[in-house]
Amino acid sequence: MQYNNNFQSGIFDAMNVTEMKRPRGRPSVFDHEEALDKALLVFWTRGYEGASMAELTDALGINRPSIYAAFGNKEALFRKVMRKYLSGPVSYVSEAFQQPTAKQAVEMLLIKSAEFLGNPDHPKGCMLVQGALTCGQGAELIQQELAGFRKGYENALTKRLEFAQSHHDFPKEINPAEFAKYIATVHQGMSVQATSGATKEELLAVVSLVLKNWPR
Amino acid sequence: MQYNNNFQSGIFDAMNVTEMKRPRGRPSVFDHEEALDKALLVFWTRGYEGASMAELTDALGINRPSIYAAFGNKEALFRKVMRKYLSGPVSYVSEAFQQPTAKQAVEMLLIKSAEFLGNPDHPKGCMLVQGALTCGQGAELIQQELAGFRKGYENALTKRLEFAQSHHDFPKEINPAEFAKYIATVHQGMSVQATSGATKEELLAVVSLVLKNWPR
DNA sequence: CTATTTATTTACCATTCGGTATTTAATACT
DNA sequence: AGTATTAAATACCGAATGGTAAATAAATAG
Repeated sequence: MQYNNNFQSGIFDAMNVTEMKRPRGRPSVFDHEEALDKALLVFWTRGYEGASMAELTDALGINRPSIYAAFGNKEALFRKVMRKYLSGPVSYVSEAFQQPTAKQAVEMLLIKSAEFLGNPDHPKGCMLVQGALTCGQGAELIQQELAGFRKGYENALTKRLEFAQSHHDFPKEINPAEFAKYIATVHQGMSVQATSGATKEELLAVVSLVLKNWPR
Repeated sequence: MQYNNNFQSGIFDAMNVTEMKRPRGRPSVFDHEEALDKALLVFWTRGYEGASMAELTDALGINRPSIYAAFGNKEALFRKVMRKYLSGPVSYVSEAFQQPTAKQAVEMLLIKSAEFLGNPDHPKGCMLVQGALTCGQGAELIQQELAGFRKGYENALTKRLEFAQSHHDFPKEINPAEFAKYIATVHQGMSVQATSGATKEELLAVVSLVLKNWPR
């Protein structure tokens, strides 16, 4: 039977520097990071509540108690998946904000989003939007957390535009918070569109219409 | 015990013309239309799957078998609620399309939507978007139906813009389908924003930014 | 070789899910 | 008054839900 290397940092493994010694007990047979990637696909397509532990167990290919031992419970698993999602597939968002001009920042944000949301190689849409837009009793906390993340990146965009404004890179007449909400609105709408089947090309056409009217 | 008048058309009752005679058996104690209105509030806030039959029975104030007898099952109930929702609260959509010019049509659509989606007197957001954006195994049909309705009104907007274009009321250079998708994207994004707590005023500010750049 | 530690496996649990069979109550028809 | 008809109320069902206790297996430490 094959065993994984959860006990190693991965970095050291790649650097091939030191042979870290294994911890005490029986080693895991599955790689925790790979498992999170598999869980991500399920939560992404099903949403938090739509994903059942049965389906997750199937997708991960391991027994249920192993999931609970490794990640806690469904809620904790979802949070870990979420963190991985934010720092992985959608890391382009914070990247976009670092572009030299405000227009370039929004341009990169929307174009990369169109390509990402419409990419047929993974579930369509954004997990931050469709993860728990509505939910039953008991999942309200996750719902609020997701809304918080969305609000967080909208605030970051506001800050970016305020910075641009103070550097004469964005019109003084426009309220940064309002414009940021406009962009966030388009962005989240694109996610809904993608979930319902919109293609990358269609989303890019939408983005093109948005960018065509960049304020001067 | 009070009994309702489900057997009457309601119209005749208001007109006070003919006293329709009751049908054979025991009369319903609850008004079916009022029940649908109550169910709407639950589905609207919880989504299709998030709304449990237990919560629905509580909200309707009647026993569960009465719901099944009157409306079929959960899926059928949701469809009836949906029809009521479309012909009631969101009937302003088709109204908007009948405005004299394309700009006025989109203007009315978005402004009324901002007021509707952000109205604190009922659940925030649009049930067409948050009813079943994602779902577990078994609710895919409802999910597809909702996506179909969204696509349907997007298509209607496309037709409206094509009509405008043929009457020199909309620029020839712009693809009506693409512009309709852009407006639908903003619209659906506004629903996500409203669900996450955006106010009517914030949504109107977004709409204002969209309308400011109407193509000429 | 034994003890300890940790992970996997099997089997199971209480609760909630959507949905119903059965009985009882209220009306109209004859 | 008696019967047919329809709805309400009680009690219940199998399946699926998230979650776990207990036993077993694989590694290290001594």
